[in-house]
Amino acid sequence: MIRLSTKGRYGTRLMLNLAKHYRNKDHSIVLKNLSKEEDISIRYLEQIIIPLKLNKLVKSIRGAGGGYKLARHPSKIKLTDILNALEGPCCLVECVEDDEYCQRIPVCAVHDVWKEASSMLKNYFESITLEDLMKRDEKKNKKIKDK
Amino acid sequence: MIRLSTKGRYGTRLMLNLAKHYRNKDHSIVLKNLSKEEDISIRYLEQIIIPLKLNKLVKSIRGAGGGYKLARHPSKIKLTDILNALEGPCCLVECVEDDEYCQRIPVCAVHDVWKEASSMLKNYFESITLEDLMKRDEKKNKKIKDK
DNA sequence: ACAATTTCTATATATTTATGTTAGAATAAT
DNA sequence: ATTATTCTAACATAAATATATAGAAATTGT
Repeated sequence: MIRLSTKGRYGTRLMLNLAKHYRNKDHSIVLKNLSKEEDISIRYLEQIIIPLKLNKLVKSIRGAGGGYKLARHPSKIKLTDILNALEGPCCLVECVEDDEYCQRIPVCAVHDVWKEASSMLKNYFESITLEDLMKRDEKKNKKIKDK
Repeated sequence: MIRLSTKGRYGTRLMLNLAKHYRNKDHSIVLKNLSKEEDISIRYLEQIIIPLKLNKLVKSIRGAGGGYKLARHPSKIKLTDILNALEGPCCLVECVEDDEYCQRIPVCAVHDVWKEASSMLKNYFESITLEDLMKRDEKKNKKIKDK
């Protein structure tokens, strides 16, 4: 199975949640609450948020009254930014990003196919921002309410 | 990292190799030789070829002078067939194929994005046959020889 | 009939990666 | 000082990856 690890999945939900709280007074939310809202273990979220911070997608405020918030406006954060921070470069196979990974690359036609597929994915994730995700989210949940 | 497992990668190379030998008198090749050609452990290949056989992509001939061969012409085998046999349905996340997997699907905008991305990949792999791979292979290796 | 070759089956094992938990230190607000 | 919160490191478990072992079953050629 071609798989996106839970880091990428949970991390994206985490970021979307931060984006939704971006209108709060100081834009921030406490991880404990985010954990409840998204139903993801707070201990795991703590691990996931580290690379997001290192990649300057998220800012943290320590101590009582602290929390996390997006480092910039949701329209300025792309899905690739998030996935890159959490899972490394978007590639289906190591050999796509690392020319040294496999000696067969120069003769391997299959490699080229993985590369094209990876590139397609990359472009797609590049085209989606957190703002887009928020709009999708609003639309989807409005429909539910209307019923 | 979004990753295709080694089963899918090695399995695809295995199938391309079988395709290349499809012109042999009886279309077949012994796994031991395939293992040498592709530089993949024969023990691992034995494991990988089982699902390919179960999915009727490959035929086996037992005993001395036996071996493996494609079950049908390379133009009739698509990359999705191979990946499906080895990795299950092509989806980036479980929730794309299994509606029961996560309760949040009806409210989760992120799910929709994974679904679209998975669909893109699926269509791409659907469009490529073993015959296409062979052509790519010939082209790529001809270029090398010319140099 | 026998030996050689090869697939088939099942199990074991080592390594790595992914997933998740536990415990507590460090920081800041009240 | 107390409380809330982020931060850090270590640990635990499960799954994926890769290889190895042992032998049974089938087929071919002599």
